[in-house]
Amino acid sequence: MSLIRERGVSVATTLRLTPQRRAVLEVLRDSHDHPTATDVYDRVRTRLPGVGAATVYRTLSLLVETGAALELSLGAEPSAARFDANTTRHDHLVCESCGVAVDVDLPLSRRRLADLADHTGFAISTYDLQFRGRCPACQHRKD
Amino acid sequence: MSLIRERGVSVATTLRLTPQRRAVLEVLRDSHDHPTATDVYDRVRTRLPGVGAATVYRTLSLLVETGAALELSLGAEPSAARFDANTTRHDHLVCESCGVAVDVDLPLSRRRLADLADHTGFAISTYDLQFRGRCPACQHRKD
DNA sequence: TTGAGTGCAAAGTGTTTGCATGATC
DNA sequence: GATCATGCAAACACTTTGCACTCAA
Repeated sequence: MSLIRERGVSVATTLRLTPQRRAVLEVLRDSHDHPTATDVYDRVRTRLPGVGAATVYRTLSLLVETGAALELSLGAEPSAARFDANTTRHDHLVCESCGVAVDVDLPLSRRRLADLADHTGFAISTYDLQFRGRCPACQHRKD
Repeated sequence: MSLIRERGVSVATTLRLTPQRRAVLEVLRDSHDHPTATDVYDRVRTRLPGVGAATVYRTLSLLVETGAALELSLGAEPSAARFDANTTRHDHLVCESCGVAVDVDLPLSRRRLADLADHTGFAISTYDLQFRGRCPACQHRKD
């Protein structure tokens, strides 16, 4: 994480890779279940028991700001932000019963995006696509 | 709103259309900017000054439960739920600068949804598609 | 006269901020 | 020693809950 951040009027600041930040980064890279910030906090504490919640939250927003992680709003319960170290564009399939979210990829054609930009005047940078339904396990449970 | 709700083991309950509920419904129908619950609360208070926040929140979840409104998680600031009285399936184009959200519709083909369900085993009920970018007004601003 | 609905205030969540301490450059 | 980062606790924003009261069927 040798990143440079702008601050105020062009004062460059170096970010340090502290043990806390390393732990957050590792937890995120090892997690493929789109954890909430609280989930990440809990997991980091197993490695670094004394870590503070604020540090984890600060690190997570740092990672999002610098593009090292994505912040998702999957709309599943609990309605908290979820984080994903997989920063390549991809979509999610969310179970409305248990909240599990799996990665999928259904790219929209460049053509449709261009058309949409033309019609609306928006400069479109990306899109989020979430499918909702019931996962196989929940389907097999009695209602 | 002459709706019936199941409660516990098949006890049917009738919902009443009180002035408070009517006000929330009207505010929602008159709002095309995807207001947060707090926004709705503020607007309802201009019509019904004494209304309580809890009533507005309760009514909003009632409307969502009964299908009279949609709850959106657009991922724009503030990261609060937003509500939409337009319950027909549609997508949103969200400005990352000012947070404005406009309705668009880019239906995915039935075929792609069926394929996705086949491959994942999920029973897909719906999907949410949000485009992110900058609206024309924000593009014309410096920076 | 019963129970649905309300307003208020308190409690809950999830997250951010202020500040003194501590680590690094 | 200046800056960056941490931990703690308090503050914060948003939402839900408990409860006594009201009102309509």
